[in-house]
Amino acid sequence: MNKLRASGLRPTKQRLAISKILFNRKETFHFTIDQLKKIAEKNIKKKISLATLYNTVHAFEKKGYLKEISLKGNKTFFDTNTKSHHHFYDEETSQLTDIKNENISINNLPKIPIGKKIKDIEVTIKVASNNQKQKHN
Amino acid sequence: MNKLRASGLRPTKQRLAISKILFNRKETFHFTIDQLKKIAEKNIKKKISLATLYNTVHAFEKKGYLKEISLKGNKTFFDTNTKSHHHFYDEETSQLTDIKNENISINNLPKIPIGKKIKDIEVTIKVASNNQKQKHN
DNA sequence: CTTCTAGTTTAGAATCGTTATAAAGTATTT
DNA sequence: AAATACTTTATAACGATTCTAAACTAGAAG
Repeated sequence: MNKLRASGLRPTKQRLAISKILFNRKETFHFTIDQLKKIAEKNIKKKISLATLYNTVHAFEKKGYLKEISLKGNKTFFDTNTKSHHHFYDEETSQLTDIKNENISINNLPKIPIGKKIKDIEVTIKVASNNQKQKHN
Repeated sequence: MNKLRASGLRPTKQRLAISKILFNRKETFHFTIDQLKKIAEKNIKKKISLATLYNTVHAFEKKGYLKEISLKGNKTFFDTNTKSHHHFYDEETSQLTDIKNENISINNLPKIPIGKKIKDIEVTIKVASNNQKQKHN
């Protein structure tokens, strides 16, 4: 996988499995480390150490192949869609869905604090079933 | 403090101190538990157990007097502004600043997933100094 | 008031996600 | 094939948060 080489990572069995899960797909993939772990271990029928998953995911993140999503809660969510874009977040299932940037327009932006520059804008639209209490995580 | 009673909490020394810090102010207050702890302990010149802070803050949150903010990173941020509104987030200082809802307009919203309803919309505008690398937390 | 009861505080243990460590293993270079 | 550098792994360490059980206190009842 070229993303491995580009990230300065040697192509090992574990990393190839992770790469394949993350990047060999058409649609955006949202995941937590433990979800990725389960999928990867099922694929290669072998345990993968947490440290390996964190190392690899962080290497991809640093290289800009993965993006961390801002959400409340203890677990970190990653996204294979690194373009600036937005999300629906289902509070009941913790499911994320992409919203294309073009599908939201933000007008009327307030003044940016002096000396600062916008690095990213993240819109999260939290949804839940009509008559359900919010899950608090 | 009436917010204590309304939350079904007895007004103890600790809770009165916390209430005062949170709600006796004009401006919005953004905080983490450990920040609140430091301020509260300085005010009453006495240690407050972490469990007390978490209990009280969560009780207020459940009652809708506090709101948890979606951010990446390990620490949970709370906000005394429970109205739907948005934030500047300074990636270098971890400082949050409110953006009034009126100061942002979102048009062209995409279709909500079937059977779901919007619970909240959170816009986070991440800012940093012009020529600084992003802090990754 | 004093006693009783239910709610509260506390220190510390437990838990969870994440990061660090050091030894054993593997890809790459020589 | 041997040397080197990078990887994986299990496990320890860590920081934030939650749990627990015992000591404490506000408010109710007498």
